[in-house]
Amino acid sequence: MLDLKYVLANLDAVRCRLECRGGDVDLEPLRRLDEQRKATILEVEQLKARRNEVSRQIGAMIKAGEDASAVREETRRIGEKIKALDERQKQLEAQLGALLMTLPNLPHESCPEGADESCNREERRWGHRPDFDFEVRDHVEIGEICGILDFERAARITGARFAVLTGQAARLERALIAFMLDLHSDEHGYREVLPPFIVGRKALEGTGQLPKFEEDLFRLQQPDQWFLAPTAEVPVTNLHAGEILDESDLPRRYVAYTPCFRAEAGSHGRDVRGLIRQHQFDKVELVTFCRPEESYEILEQLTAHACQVLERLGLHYRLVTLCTGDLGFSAAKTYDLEVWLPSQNTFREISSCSNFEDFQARRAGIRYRPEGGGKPRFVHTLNGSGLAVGRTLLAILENYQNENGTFRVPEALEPYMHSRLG
RNA sequence: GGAGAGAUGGCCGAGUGGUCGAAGGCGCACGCUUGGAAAGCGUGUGUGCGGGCAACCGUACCGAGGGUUCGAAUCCCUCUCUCUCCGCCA
Repeated sequence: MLDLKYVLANLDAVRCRLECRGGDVDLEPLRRLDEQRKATILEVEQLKARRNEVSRQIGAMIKAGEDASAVREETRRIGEKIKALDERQKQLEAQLGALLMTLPNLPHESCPEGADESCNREERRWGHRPDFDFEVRDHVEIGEICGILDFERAARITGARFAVLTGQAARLERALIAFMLDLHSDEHGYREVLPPFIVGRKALEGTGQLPKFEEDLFRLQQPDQWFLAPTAEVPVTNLHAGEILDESDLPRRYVAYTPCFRAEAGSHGRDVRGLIRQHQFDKVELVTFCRPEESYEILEQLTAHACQVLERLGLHYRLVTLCTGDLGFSAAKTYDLEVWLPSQNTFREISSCSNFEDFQARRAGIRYRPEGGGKPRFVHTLNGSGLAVGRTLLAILENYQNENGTFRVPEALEPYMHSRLG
């Protein structure tokens, strides 16, 4: 959520920054609502001051044994007016809040401007494309030849966009999770956390998935307002919702493995084959809470930590900065890591690392107290995939494939793959 | 699922209708003291909103939402969460 005061003080600049995400933005209703709200507050608070004063007098009169019935009647009437104005103020504030919740974050100035992904800026590439002197297979074929990926049975169990991993694939998935968690916690200094996989509406509002994007989520029927978490970003960022942290505790870095559940509304027909776009996938997520001054430096670090996973696994990738039109709702700046997929002869997203500045912190109420006292300030929050596990698995199958349809396991994973049965 | 207890400021913890934004303690900040530190002493120390150039003033907030009352942290109702005991369960 944007800072209402800032928006109102910089109406044109804010509108301009929001419009560079695409589409027209009209902030006039916001301004009008705020004006009405302020007028109502002024009126109701004057009445309340009057009532408080008279109430105090009544107390004194009763103590002194005087008759207070006349003043009492006056105050009762003031009370009725106050009730009506309170109601109006509440309504105005609810409308204002609802409007504010639908505004996306302001893109950082370092983001390239543009309407869609074609304007994203490639920053650098790492490694090189593997050379194959045979016709490459995609991971679906490899999975079938090895008997380790089963989409048909998954469809029978549940439906489309699910997979059953068996044998080496299941083991590789587990190895990747363990490898990533170990790397980030032991070498990069993140604290490992295993959060709930089901989250409440409040948490989703805190990180920005709600109220605008409910159709992308799976909602439970039983306790209504419970949702399957679409990413660990939601439970982990909300870990400190409503808290005031000590500045000396910042930055706080967490790494979490969770399955992620996405309805993928509106993606019909896209990436229908294989593991690329599933309703359920595993992800290891990095989340950082930090001081505003350091958040862009932290974004570089966090992104580097995600890159490190691909480098240890020897997977060719590139790093791009998302343009303003491709930026997610809550993000001020985002780097995507795209891994090379030989079967598609292109790079595909495998991680997304973002700085949300104070957008999520304001919604979720995450603050810190500056060292040496002073008013609490909103922290900046960041997160990034480190990495999407399913996509990493498919990238390994494809990039490490052999001519006969089998594949090799990257050296970094060997300690995690020991098996008597093979 | 059944029975009971509870939720107060950064933290702990008093407060059962008016003078309570709320005692006391811890923590923190500043000052005194000291060669330096600790201890000690003194002072200060919540958040949001509205008004004002500002000092400041007003208002709201004692888990959340309603109600009673001239007036609610305090009384009533609903909800959420926590704890204890019983049952059940991995």
